[in-house]
Amino acid sequence: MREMVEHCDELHSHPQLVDHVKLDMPDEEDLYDLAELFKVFGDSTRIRILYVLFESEMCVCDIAALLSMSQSAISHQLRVLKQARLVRSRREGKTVYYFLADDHVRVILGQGMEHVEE
Amino acid sequence: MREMVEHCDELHSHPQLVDHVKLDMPDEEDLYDLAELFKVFGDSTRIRILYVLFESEMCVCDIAALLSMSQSAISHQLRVLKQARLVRSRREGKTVYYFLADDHVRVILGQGMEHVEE
DNA sequence: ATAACATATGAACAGTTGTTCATATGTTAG
DNA sequence: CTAACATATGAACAACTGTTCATATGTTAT
Repeated sequence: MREMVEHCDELHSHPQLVDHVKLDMPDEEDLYDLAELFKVFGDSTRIRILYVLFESEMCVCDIAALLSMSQSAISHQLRVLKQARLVRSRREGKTVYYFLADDHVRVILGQGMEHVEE
Repeated sequence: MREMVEHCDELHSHPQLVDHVKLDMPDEEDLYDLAELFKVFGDSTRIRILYVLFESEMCVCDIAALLSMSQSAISHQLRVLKQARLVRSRREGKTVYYFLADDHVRVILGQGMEHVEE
């Protein structure tokens, strides 16, 4: 049976470097989680929600109004953001207010914006 | 005809805040580009490629060998990374070496990892 | 020229994702 | 209790994505 993966017969890099790279790679699980995290940032609706929350905590229907989207769509996306621990929420009567969970969001979006604007 | 979007009859937030948020939102185009950028980070194969390139520039087939993936799959992903200006390449004979384009990658992945590891 | 190697790319397919619609849950006021 | 409002959620569907496979392009050596 043939190998599933084809690549060059010999590594071009020094074996020493290859070993070094392998050792320095984060755990497979962390890499997966990291990709999952960035998937969350990879949607402009969610990015817009995060930018809204930069200014102030806000309830679902106000976010929907601000972004001209349905309550359902926003609610679905807030759930994704919450599962990624990027936002948190508090209830006040009928209303649920969402707010940013921590400051990584600002740094990550800031760096991303820098890159995009270059 | 009904409105496509349903939300609360009145904004709960002060109109003043709503205006402020609207003014502070980046351009629609930048938000879109930003989401596109993070989509690129949102795949564990591409994340792994970037981590490999943290250590050293490397040719396609060595990356494929290191990650136990096909040459084709890696080449497709390198193209995505290149289009996002996250990596660049140089040719040396038959071999094409890829390397990180700038340091935003390190900061973004670093912050993401911090968030994930919390 | 041809052969061998490294990389790139187009088509196809399965798997994933974001929105809508309908409806359920939770809360408050009467 | 019921009505009204705010939010959450499951199903469905179209749109998008990552890999494989086959093949094309580019480079070097002979």
